[in-house]
Amino acid sequence: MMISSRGRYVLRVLADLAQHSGGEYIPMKDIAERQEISLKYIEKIMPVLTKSGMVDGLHGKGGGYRLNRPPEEYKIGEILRLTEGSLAPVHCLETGASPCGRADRCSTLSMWRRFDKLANEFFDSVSLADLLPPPPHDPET
Amino acid sequence: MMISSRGRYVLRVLADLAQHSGGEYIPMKDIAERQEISLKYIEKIMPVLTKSGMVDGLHGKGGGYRLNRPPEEYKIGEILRLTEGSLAPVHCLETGASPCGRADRCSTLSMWRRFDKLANEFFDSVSLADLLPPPPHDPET
DNA sequence: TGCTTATCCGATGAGTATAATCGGGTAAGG
DNA sequence: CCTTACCCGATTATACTCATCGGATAAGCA
Repeated sequence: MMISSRGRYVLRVLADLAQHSGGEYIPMKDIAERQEISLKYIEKIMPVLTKSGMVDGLHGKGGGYRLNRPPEEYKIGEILRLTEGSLAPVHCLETGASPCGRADRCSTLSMWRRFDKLANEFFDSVSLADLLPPPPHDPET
Repeated sequence: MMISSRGRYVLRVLADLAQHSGGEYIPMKDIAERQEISLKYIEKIMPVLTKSGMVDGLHGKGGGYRLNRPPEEYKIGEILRLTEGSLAPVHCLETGASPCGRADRCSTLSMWRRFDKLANEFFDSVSLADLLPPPPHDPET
């Protein structure tokens, strides 16, 4: 399994936020219940999202979390790179990784590079909006 | 990092086998030295490859390992699915995984399915032969 | 029959990361 | 000042990866 629970949970939380938010703040308690995720666990992960500016968190009564962009502008790749650290298939392709001394004679490196590009492009082509259920059909038809 | 050392090592070992073998058996000691991989560690992984019929192992003097197909017929996807167990991005897409009770209302499942397909198709489109260095150029030109 | 080579097998251990819990601290509203 | 809800740190259980060690087994060769 390539993607950790942290990354999977965050995607579902953000999708839930996108779906149920009309600008107001949504408490994590509600989302944790809907998504059947441990409140304490997800509470611990949320600060990563606020610090990166993806969501706003508000304390106290009437508080909770809120997206601060329209769902179309959240690329899944951006979210996963943040929570997973990297989407690279191998260590030597992670950003800031110590360069491998065998890179010049590694038989597999160029394949990993191509896959890395493919994976990043795929996840950057999907947005939060794409994860939402289709809007109810126009009753006219 | 998505791919474990086990998978990465096996690919390099098989590529080395493909490159240096002309039908005879190659001892792991040679390959471990060339690839700078711990002999003891790779020794432990090789039985997976013999049991699956990918390579032949022969004991004793003059022994070692040998591919039993031409390199073109080894798809990287086949090798990685064997050593990694699965290429699935999430647990619920692994073969034989216990079905997730939330599948019908999971907002991310269809995206994971599409990525799973993409990754498997990519690695099935690359063969061991593609990892070998280009053959020496025809001296005529 | 032994000697050498090389695959094979099991037990073990160090190290790391994930997933999760607990208890409390801090900000905001009514 | 009470409730709500985000925030923070410490701790733990678990699992897996990577690797080492010692030896068993098989095969060729003198």
